[in-house]
Amino acid sequence: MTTSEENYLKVIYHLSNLTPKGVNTNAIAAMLDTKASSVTDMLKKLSEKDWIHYQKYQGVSLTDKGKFNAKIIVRKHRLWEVFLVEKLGFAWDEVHEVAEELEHIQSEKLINQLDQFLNFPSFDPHGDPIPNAKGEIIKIEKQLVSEIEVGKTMTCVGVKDTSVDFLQYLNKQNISLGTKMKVLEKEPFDGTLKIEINNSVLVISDKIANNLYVK
Amino acid sequence: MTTSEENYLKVIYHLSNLTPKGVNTNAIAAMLDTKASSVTDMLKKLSEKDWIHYQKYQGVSLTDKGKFNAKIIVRKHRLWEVFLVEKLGFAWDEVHEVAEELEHIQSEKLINQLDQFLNFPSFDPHGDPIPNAKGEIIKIEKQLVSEIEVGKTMTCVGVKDTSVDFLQYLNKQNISLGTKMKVLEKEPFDGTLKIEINNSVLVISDKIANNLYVK
DNA sequence: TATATTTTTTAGGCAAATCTAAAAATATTT
DNA sequence: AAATATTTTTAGATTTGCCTAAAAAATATA
Repeated sequence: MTTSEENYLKVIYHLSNLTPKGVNTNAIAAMLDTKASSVTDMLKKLSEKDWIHYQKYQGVSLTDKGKFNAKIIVRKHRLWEVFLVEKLGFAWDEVHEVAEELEHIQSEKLINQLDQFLNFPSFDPHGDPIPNAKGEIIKIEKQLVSEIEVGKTMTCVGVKDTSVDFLQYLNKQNISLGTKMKVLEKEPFDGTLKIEINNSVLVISDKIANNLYVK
Repeated sequence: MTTSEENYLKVIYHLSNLTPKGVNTNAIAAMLDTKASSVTDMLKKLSEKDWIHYQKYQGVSLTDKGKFNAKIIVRKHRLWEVFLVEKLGFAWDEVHEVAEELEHIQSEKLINQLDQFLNFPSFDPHGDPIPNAKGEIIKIEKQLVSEIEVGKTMTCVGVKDTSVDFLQYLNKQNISLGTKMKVLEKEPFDGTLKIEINNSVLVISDKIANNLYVK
């Protein structure tokens, strides 16, 4: 499996979880920062290898084989992220790019030994669940801050957007996984929220509230 | 720098240490398991990037820049080997292939943090010295077993050949870095040696004696 | 429903890294 | 020194993954 093929599988996997129907060519192109025509080329190849179901103009979905492969790539990505943070002292906003490279190293023993070395972690540094060696992945209940009622308390359990900008914003506000918060006020006009964090009050935008998972 | 370019630099670096003059096109081709014509193509490219001195038909040598890059690749390879053995429980005959992939991950922070995490090791699992972040590399005195006089005692400090076959032979004979040995007898006809290891006697061939470093 | 717009595919091309086959340069042998 | 052998380079082709531009299909709009 080439690096390029792996990247396509991963993107199709992530998009499948958002759009239950077939995944669009253009959506894949946007995620991979490439052209639709390049995507079409690759879809034919992935289809021939039986990793996706593909019919012209109808969008694609992963086969069981493709889904398993995708989950193993996600597993590798997230385990490496844990390694970088826990063992090498990286911050949660520094790990994504390096993990994008490390996830393509081909060695089953490597990744399973790494899993053991890290004590079989269930979540990565952004709160996303890590598939096990069989590709099984736990799903936890979590809500966006924007969905929480006024007056409720909550604990940060993950981020939807994992961009450097967003993660650094959270650093600046001292928000990390496990941080307890309370919704004080909700502005109906634009969705702005007032929340209580560490005994101080913070105003967060709609966009922030839509990218922070809590429980 | 592409993976292919890195592999060429590394091979030229290793061959330079064996042949003080220019490195031959064919020697590079043999090491990379490719054709001489492919090597010529790449030499032109490396030359344009000022990583090698190259004149048609005259063999090549590394520029300072090229040598530094090569040493950083060797550094990465050997640090990852230490990681695999020390932290993930790999045997010394299992690490080479995986390290060949890991050495191409591009992140200075990654490799320097890894170095620290491993406590700045000086040698890899095969006894080869690890260049530091500046590309500096220590040279220790070591001799091949074949060069040792009869009657002398010695300690295994490294291997010349790092193939799986050779390393597994050493495993079978209970020889590893630090193993103490004594030359008992040398057969002038074919170079076969009798050596004492752990209070028992072992006969080793010419070829073995020419691939085991001791001090 | 006919037209316009968007999405997707096809056709043809490009760059990197490889290959084979043949030519050129160098090295070795007689 | 000439002939032979070896090494290295050139020329032209192939594969992968991408591109642009144009055609075809699907979707949205009037």
